[in-house]
Amino acid sequence: MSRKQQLDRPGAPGGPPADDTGCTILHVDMDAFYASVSLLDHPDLRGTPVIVGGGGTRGVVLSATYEARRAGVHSAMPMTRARRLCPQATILQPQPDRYAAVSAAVMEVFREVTPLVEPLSLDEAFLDVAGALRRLGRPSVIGETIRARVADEQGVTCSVGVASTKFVAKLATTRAKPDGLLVVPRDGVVAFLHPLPVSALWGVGERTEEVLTRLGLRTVGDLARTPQGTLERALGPAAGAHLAALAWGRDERRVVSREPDKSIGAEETFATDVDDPTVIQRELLRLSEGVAARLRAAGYVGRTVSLKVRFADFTTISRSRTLREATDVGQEVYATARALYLALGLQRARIRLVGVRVEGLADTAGRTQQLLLDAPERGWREAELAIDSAARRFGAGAVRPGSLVPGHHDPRGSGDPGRARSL
DNA sequence: TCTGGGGTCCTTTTGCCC
DNA sequence: TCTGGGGCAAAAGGACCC
Repeated sequence: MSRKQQLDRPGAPGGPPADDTGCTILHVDMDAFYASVSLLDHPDLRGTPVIVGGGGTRGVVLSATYEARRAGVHSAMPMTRARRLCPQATILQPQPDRYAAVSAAVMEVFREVTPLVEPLSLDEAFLDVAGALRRLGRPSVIGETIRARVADEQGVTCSVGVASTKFVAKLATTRAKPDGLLVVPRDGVVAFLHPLPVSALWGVGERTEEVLTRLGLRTVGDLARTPQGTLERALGPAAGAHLAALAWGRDERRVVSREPDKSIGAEETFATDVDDPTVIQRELLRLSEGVAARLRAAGYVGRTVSLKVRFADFTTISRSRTLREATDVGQEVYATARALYLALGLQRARIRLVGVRVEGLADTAGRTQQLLLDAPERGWREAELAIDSAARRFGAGAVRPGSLVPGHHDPRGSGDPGRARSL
């Protein structure tokens, strides 16, 4: 984008200088990240509509170039609809490893600016640059330096919001996109916020917007003039108080460089709905093994296993069980998930998705030693650690439970794929 | 139009203990 | 012994974000 649009923005190069004093929070967000990274390998597609999205009939749009967005395509939209809206678009399959690599390189650029980097996802992060001003210049200068370096070194563009609080910086980024930078001066926060629609606020999605609309509240300014008690009654105490604060630009949250994970999970939507319990359990086993491997790789154990089931009509239920001892063993995760599934007593209900998640995480180092004395579990854990190292040497999938090997037939017909291993 | 997969957080319900 | 209720943790569901 263009200079033209940037000229309208206070603080943009060529425009009236905005006062960025005290605006030490930067929010950096990559522009159409997945699509932009995919274009690095397809330079011929630059300037054309491109959609990155899941392959099957049930995929959604992960990311789309601005050319495709002009046709109304946006992320999270079902692929079938996106294709109809923009039939001339090129469809690319996601390349998760590529995105992770570019993301890591970009985060490294951020960390050279300040150690106070808080990634929100692969493609965005908060930076607190208060400690870097002397070395690198004013916040807006640091923002432009980052934008230039990311573009030079990674070949993708990003946008930067500069403000005195996290959420105003994040909103500023939205207004700066694509390929821009916007400063919201400290004394301009309320004027910036109040004309915005309530849906611009972090935490206001479709449902909350509906509730607010019923109260006649359209803009952030409307929200700001509403008694906090009213908001709390309509939305609950936490959300009500939160929005009342945000509407006046109050946001005390600091930039924190690394929060420990709270949960690790995996889920899978079947290409077509499944009613065969054997297929469901095989999938639960596959998901459980994957989740446990990720727990071990990250050095976590978790105490609560939760199962998620989404039926053909999209209604979704979850069931969870807390174990006596935290685990990172796939067989234990699977046994729990399977028990939760069987306890549902489903009579061949048509199932669209199943998921397994482990919550209540703690560092492996601090886990109770009792597990180590428990002979059978110890056996599984050691087997799985051996699988981990085989996977590192020979590639993921080198060693798998027997029932996950294509063409395998369960010799005992127990319907439980878990205990037959092709070790 | 027909809805992914990775998460976090909040609210309500439930069961247990005192 | 019966009942009520406070306090708590776990379970379940749902909204939201990227």
